[in-house]
Amino acid sequence: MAKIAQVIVDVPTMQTNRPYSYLVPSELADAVHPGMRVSVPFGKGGREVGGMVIGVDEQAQTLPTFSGKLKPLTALLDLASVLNPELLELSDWLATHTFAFRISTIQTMLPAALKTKSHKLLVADQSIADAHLAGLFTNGQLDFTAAKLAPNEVDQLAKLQQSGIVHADYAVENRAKVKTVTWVQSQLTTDQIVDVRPTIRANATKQQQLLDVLTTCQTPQPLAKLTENSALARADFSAAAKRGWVTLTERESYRDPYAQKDIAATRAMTLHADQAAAVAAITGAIESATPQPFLLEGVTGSGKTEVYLQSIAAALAQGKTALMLVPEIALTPQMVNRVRGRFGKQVAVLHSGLSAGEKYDEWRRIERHEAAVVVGARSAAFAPLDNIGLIVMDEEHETSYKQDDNPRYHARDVLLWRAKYHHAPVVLGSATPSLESRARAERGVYQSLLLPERINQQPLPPVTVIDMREQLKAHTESNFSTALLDALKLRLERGEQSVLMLNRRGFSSFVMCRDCGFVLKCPNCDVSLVLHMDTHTMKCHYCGHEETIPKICPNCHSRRISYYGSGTEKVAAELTTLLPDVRIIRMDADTTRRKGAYEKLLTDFGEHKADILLGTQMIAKGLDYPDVTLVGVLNADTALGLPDFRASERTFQLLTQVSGRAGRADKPGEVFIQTFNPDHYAIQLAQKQDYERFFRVEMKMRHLGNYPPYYYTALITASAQDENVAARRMFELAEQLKAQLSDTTVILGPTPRSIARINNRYYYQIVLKYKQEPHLQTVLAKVLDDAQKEQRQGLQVAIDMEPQSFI
DNA sequence: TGGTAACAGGCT
DNA sequence: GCCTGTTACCAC
Repeated sequence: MAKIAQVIVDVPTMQTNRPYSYLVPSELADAVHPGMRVSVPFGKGGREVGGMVIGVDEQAQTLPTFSGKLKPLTALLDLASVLNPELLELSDWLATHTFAFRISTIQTMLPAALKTKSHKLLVADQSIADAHLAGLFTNGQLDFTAAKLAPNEVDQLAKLQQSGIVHADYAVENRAKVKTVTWVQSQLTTDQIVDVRPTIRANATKQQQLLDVLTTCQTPQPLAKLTENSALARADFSAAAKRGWVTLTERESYRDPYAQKDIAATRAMTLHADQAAAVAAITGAIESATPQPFLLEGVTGSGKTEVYLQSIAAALAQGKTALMLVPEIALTPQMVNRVRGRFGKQVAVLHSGLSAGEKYDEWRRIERHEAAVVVGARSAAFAPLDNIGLIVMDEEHETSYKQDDNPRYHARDVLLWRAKYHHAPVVLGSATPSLESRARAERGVYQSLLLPERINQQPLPPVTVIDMREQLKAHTESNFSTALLDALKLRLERGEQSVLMLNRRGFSSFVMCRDCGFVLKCPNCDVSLVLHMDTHTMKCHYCGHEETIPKICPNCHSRRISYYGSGTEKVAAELTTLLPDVRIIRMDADTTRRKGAYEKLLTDFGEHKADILLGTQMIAKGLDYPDVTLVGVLNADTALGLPDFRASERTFQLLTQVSGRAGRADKPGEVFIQTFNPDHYAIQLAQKQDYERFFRVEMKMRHLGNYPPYYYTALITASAQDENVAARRMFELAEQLKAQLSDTTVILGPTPRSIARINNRYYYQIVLKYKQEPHLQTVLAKVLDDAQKEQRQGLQVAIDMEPQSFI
């Protein structure tokens, strides 16, 4: 009675997006379980692909869709399930709701190290006459997938295969590498060592030293530790092992990214009344296992983190685990240390700064129940925690919680799903909640928890709005108003620090000819190339195209071609001319690309190695330095001009957030906001830090425009190399949707996307706004299914539910 | 008619 | 995504 495994194969296409049945070989019958990775033969060529077992049936049953002979699966890649039943179920739910392939959702749940890769290997059966081709093979094998072959080489190899000189072999690579460490166990007791000593020569110093070490270390020790603390080398221990003095064993170890640092333990702080009330409400829900979502609204400095920490402690006290999500950018050492300081080794941290190996190790610690608290960015929403008692999402309004490529999921939705599954409360925290969440709190779907006061009763820093139009009238092209410049000088005199934020969106350096107005553009995309002074090149931020900076205008051959705009580089340059001795740390996508660079820059700033921290949005969150008394926003309104209904919300959130960075300790702070729209409500209300008012005003705007939270949205994008193909298909689709969807649903478009061409593909989009559309799931699934057939003609269709950006 | 290139169908 | 069998087209 053979078992049958239901397998999702690692072939991300519409047609293969369903389980396939495989025979389980009898020797694996007891070993195969749902949630394990396997290697299976797929297709006629006998190629091997990776797959995930999602179910095991006891008995062969007649399958309604397939009547052929089942193939046996080739290999089992795991000894224990890497996805538990909860996560398997979640992957299914996520796939249907985000219109993603099941295998893609499964892959995003696993650490990268567990992603299988299938390789095609060419094996030489006879000697190859051509010397060049023969040279490609090592030991009669060539990894066709990994090798970078020229088209003519591929062609010639195919001919060799046809004539039977080589044949193809397939293998599925399992990249999960467990790090091991050698441990030393003394085989001699202290008494025996005394006996052994006279038997070795007196001048065998290394052996004598080794015996000294063994005398003091009778318990097993890591080899690395012993070689570090003595003059002995690995070879001395291997020699000792040969003599039978010690045994060497390999033990599994974790790559602990925080191992070296000692983190000071922190104790629970005394809560003020509002905090205590919030903790009590959350703790109540944990104890009664109620999946109640809470919206914790508190201004910067009102002590939200302490509420999280004490609620997590309550979950742990119940013998449960806790999951805490923070935006990637807020995962600073400061934040991580705070959680680690409270919960110590029980904490696992997941973020993009870790190497694949480190991530895998943290993941395994969670999976093996060695970590009960998980802190991480978006993808940590899938942490393999069992028995979750509490889920926290800090800065719930952050757009980075939505993944902008497939699967296009929002971590908040994932958390709410998991909370239901585990009967655990969810705490969504923010100083400036998203309108969607706040509206849900209004309707009682989320329970509202308020922290209206700052700890220490500290007043919020005064915010000055500077009208940059005045500056423009004075005919200066400077990025700095006189007021802001004076404030900066004052900090320099006092030895205090400043933070300057540049709203990067749509605001980078480009090259333009002053004679003919020519702007250097990307040959593949409809965007201007961006100047990068660090590499001295012009780069395209969409396709990666790179070229040298022109000295002569390619259009009119004038030499008057120069730089425009205001990237952080240019601002830094201007700052150095205005304030010659100033020390600046620049923080943007370019300076933080390298692993650990982000942490290093922040540490340097914290250690007062610079006077000014100049950066993009990434500096708005989570920084807390006592000597920062000035925060300046150079261009508050660049985002306001964007054709996106969330522009005001984003601007308000950003300004409110960055203002909170000034004067958090005993020194009072000051905030300057430079803008060309000083009368805009988002800026005026951010100045007053009045979220409540902003919420009311913005809700009115959304109501007028039929936008979220009054309507749901979906974005359908089609792209093709031929602009006409994309456009024509989208016009057809719009007609189709009009016929199938209800009258209350608004169909906007199709329109070309604001960047109509990226990487030589043309993009068209349709936006759906709907209130109630019971068949939407089916209709959109069919849209994708139909599009599959046209993919060969180069058409790609994508669906994004509740997109965070419409441009 | 043979040889190749482009295409459509199917994968358990 | 990749493999294969089929078809279309051209040179002979």
